[in-house]
Amino acid sequence: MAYRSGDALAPLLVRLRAVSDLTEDEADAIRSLPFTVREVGAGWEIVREGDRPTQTCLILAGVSCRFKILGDGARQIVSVHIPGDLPDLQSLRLEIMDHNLATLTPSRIALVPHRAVELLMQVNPRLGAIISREGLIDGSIFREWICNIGRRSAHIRIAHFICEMFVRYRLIGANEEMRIPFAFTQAELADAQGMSTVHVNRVLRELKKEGLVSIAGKILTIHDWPRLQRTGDFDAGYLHLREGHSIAA
Amino acid sequence: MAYRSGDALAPLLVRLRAVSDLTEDEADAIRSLPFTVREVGAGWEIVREGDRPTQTCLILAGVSCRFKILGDGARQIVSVHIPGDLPDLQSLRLEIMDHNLATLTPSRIALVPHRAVELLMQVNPRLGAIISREGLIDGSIFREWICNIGRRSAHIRIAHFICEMFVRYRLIGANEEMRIPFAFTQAELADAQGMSTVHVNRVLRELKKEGLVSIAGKILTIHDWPRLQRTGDFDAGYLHLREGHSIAA
DNA sequence: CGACCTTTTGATATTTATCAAGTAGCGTGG
DNA sequence: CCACGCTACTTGATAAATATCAAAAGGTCG
Repeated sequence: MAYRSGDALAPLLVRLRAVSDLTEDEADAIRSLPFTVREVGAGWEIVREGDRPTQTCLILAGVSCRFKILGDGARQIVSVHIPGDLPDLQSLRLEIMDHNLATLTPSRIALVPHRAVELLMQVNPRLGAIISREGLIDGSIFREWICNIGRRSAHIRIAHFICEMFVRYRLIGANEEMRIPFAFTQAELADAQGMSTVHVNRVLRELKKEGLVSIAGKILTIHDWPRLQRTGDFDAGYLHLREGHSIAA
Repeated sequence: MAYRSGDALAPLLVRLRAVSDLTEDEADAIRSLPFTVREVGAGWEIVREGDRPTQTCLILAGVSCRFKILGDGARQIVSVHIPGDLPDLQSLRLEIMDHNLATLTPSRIALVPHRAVELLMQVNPRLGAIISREGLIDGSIFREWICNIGRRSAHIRIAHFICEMFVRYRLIGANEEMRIPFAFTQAELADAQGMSTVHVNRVLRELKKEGLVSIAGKILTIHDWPRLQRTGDFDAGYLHLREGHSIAA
């Protein structure tokens, strides 16, 4: 189940290079981190609310999400994660998980001991800054999600979400032209965007009818990127990409 | 306008001690930080979206909030800050502000140069961890807000917000029994909770009628804390208080 | 006192949720 | 290869929550 291999952490390096400036020495330092890799199915719970994890998780393949279950049983997905993401970096400093982390699709994930990350950050402060930067971008995405759910209509919201996923996939080179993986069920989109499944269905239908996107076989195609951005009130600033990685209009 | 004084940073120490374990040496290290203090009125914009701040802000007195202005002109408040909070810690690592930070009431704020904080965190890694922990708790609060706005009814949402403010004020000892400062206008509450002003008014009215709270002269009194918590589906776990600082039922 | 902001209230419109039922797709086992 | 069963998607009808509009009433501060 657990094994190591040469450049298994590559997705993290791709991600970090797209967002920060990474020297070859720093990349090597990351490559030398100890870790184990797991292949898991969809719906696999990586960590649960209340846990005290001793490892941090890196997505190598697949899609995961963080979510909470509320008093009435409703689920709110608070973030979605793709390869290269470190979705529970906060567990390094916040002992008790305040939410759950689970896969949405079959995934490959790497687990890195907290101690190793701590040590790396301490020995190499510049890398420490780069890694904590990831956590801060995470926070920036939360802020944008609050805006989406709080003040944007369902139509805008879904368009915005698609824009974000496109930019993030493109950042790690996991797109094919205007196509990105899009394996979410409509119920998952609903839980992420704070709406009902039925309404997600209708909004998606509208977006398709307007010629903005189409979805087939878990692949989403964007047909009119400028108009989709306008529709979704989308500005990639909050993703804090490096200059040169921004997406042309 | 700018001056220094003996223990002006005390609110930060109070806050950090409530959330982390702080030695006297570490407290001294914080006290020795360079800073300037400003007294400002309500509605003062500390930093704006697009800015590249070189200082980080500490709230010493008053209430501030972070917010974004969306494409249609709507405002979404993404967080609210009270004395002891470091509301733009992220600017240490994310050069460009992705949101605004402004006072909601007349306030006293301290500005600390980024370089000084960087140095402090580098020289004193344990303090570095404590400070970055603050940023992670910030993120945890965002997650809870997403849940509030995404999946909880307006009634629950407002009750939850009041619970959060109570626990946070009590943490820094700024409450008087079951009373806390509550200077928000209903329009501000609306922008924070993603609802309309009119609806805030009606929900507040309900909460008062149910005997849960009362508001008079910018002071909110909680009359039935256990029931308010239940009403607001509130569990303080996401605030990551130290053991012993949790609030008795 | 008067201007201005905030709160309150009522009436109405809109968005979005809920409920119910049917359809389509897809994997599995016979 | 087909039938079965499960899940996801779709659609329509209706209900509920919340927004919007309009206007009056209260406070506050120069």
